[in-house]
Amino acid sequence: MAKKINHLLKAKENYTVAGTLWIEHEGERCFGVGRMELLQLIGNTGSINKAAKEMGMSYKKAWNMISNLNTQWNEPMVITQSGGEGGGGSSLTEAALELISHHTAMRKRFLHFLATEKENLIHL
Amino acid sequence: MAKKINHLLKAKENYTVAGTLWIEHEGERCFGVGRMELLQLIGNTGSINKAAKEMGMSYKKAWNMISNLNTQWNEPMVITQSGGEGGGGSSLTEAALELISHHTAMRKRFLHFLATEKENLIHL
DNA sequence: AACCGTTATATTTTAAAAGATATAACGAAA
DNA sequence: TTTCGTTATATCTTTTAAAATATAACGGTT
Repeated sequence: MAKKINHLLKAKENYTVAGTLWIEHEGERCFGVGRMELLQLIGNTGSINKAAKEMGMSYKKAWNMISNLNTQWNEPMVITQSGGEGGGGSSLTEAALELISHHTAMRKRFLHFLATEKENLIHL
Repeated sequence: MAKKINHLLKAKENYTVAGTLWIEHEGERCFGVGRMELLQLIGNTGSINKAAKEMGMSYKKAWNMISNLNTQWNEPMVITQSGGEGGGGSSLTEAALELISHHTAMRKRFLHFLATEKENLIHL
């Protein structure tokens, strides 16, 4: 068992172990919680524009993110249509749903890892 | 077993799962790889100044980091002396060594987690 | 007392990221 | 052909973060 470092903590309720997790392709991030949330909102709203607004993000930034997504993976993640009924819109591909599913599972395992590490730190 | 998403990858050698890990106190970071490395260099060099230079970091930023460290934990991590032989210097406390040790172990477990997640992604 | 390299701190400058704004193209529907 | 809200893109402005610069205090040594 690792050594206790309990005495270093001021009030153990106030400490936590946190982190972020992402997938890289050739050294640059190609999927994390940000893209994850954006994809989900595009799926829900059917629009990059609405999704970006709901995230409090500029359309430009959102567009850049999904533009990257579509090139960093072997299959496009978002299908866009400019013009048409309602002005157009966007939808997720099957690949996007698979990626979301994978990342959700991975994130769940990560949160579990963080929780056990918090226990290690605090030693209840 | 989770579903394979292999077909989403361009060339699986180029993908990896990455992340960062840190300890928070009252919602703000109080220890991660940055502080870790800085502490180790202070231990090696005996000087905040030299440690900062070796990291390519400004002295000011380094000083802020260790200043935070000393308040966010129950015990100070760095003892500083301004003036004296050699102009002064800094050294690590026992608490700092314990924190480094704990974080090293935690990071090792995290790297293992990342490696298995990479396997999950790539499905060799 | 003068010197040294460090800690400690404030101020200014620079660089990067983010945000705001503007505009054209799109294509179904009315 | 006009309308609609969206995609797509460029440019300008603002904000934020980082870096650079400057200066004083410190306290053993010489």
